Amino acid sequence: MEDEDRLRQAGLRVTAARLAIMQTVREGDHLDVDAVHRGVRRRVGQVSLQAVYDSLHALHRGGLLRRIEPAGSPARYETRVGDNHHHLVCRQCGRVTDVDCAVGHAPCLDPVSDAGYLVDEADVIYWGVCPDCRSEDAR
Amino acid sequence: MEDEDRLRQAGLRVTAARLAIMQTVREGDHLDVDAVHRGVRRRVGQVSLQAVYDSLHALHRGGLLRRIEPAGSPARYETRVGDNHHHLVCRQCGRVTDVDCAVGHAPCLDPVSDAGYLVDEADVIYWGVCPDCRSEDAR
DNA sequence: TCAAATACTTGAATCATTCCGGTTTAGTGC
DNA sequence: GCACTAAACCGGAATGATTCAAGTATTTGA
Repeated sequence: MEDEDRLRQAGLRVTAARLAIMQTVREGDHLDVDAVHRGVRRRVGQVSLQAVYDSLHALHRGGLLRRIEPAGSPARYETRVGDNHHHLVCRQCGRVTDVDCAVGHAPCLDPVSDAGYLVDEADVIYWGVCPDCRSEDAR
Repeated sequence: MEDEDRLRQAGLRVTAARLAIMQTVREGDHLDVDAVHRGVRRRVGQVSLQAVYDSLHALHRGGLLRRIEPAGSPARYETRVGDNHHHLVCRQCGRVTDVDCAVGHAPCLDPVSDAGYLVDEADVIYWGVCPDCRSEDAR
C-alpha cells in the first residue's frame, strides 16, 4: 500500500512533508528527528523542525511509524511496524539494528506475570557493542 | 552484605549521603532522582541534587543500583541488581512493577541473531495500564 | 468553491541532566 | 592522632531534546 493511502486510512491529511518523512524514515536506518528533518528538507525544501516533530507524532499515533527511545538517546523512528521485532543498540556509537523476535508471531507480549496490567506492547533492547566498534576497539 | 561493604567493594567511599541513597532506593519503588533526593534529605539533612546525581551514577557504575529509563520518563533506580528481571510500566501513571524473567537464569541475554554485537545486557519493558488506572478508567 | 479542521510556522519555555570550578571530606600512610 | 591526596560534594550555569502557544496556511469534503 502507498503511504498516501496509509495516511488517509489513519485519518491523516496527505502533505508533501509527511510523504517525505515516510520516505526518509523508510530509507534511513532508525533515524533521529534531526536526521529526518535533514532528509525531508533535501526532498521538499524548507520544513520546520516542529512540523517534523508534529508529523512524526501523528504518524506514530496512526501506526505508520514505530518509535524507539533507547535510554540516554534521542528518539528514533522506523517504518517496520506491527511485527514487534526488537533492537540491538551499540553502547559506543548508538547504532540500532533490528533483530527478529524469538517467540513466534505476536510475541514477547506476555510477561510471566502481568501483575494485573493490561499489556499492549513490549520493548526489548539488547545493549552491546556493534561489530564496527569492536574492531575499532581491537586496534 | 551491608551497603557499607558493598560500597567499599566497588571502590567507593562510604558517606552518609550514599548510605541514605541506598536505603531510600531500597525502600522506595523505582524512584526517580527527585524522589531519591527528597528521601535522602529526610534522612540526613541537606544534600545537593547534584550530589544525588553523582552518587546515583557512581552506585550504578559500581553495580549497586540498577537504572531504568522508560521512554519519555526520567530515570528511575532500584536495588535489585544482577538478576536481569524486567519491568511493567503503566502508560497512564508511570508506575513501574518488577516481573521475573521468563527464560531461566541469566536470561533474555541472547537475541535470536546478535548481528555481530557483543551483547551484555537486555532491557525488557512491557507497556500497559496498571490495575489502579484500569479501575480508574472503568469508573 | 468555501468553510472548517488540520497542518505548519516562528519563537519561547520546560525540564532532566550534565558541565565546571571551587571547597570539603574520607581514607591512607606516617 | 595528623597530614595529604583523591574522591565527594557544592552552587551555579549550560545543554539539548522536546513541548507549548498563537497565528497563518493548506487540505479536504460538502
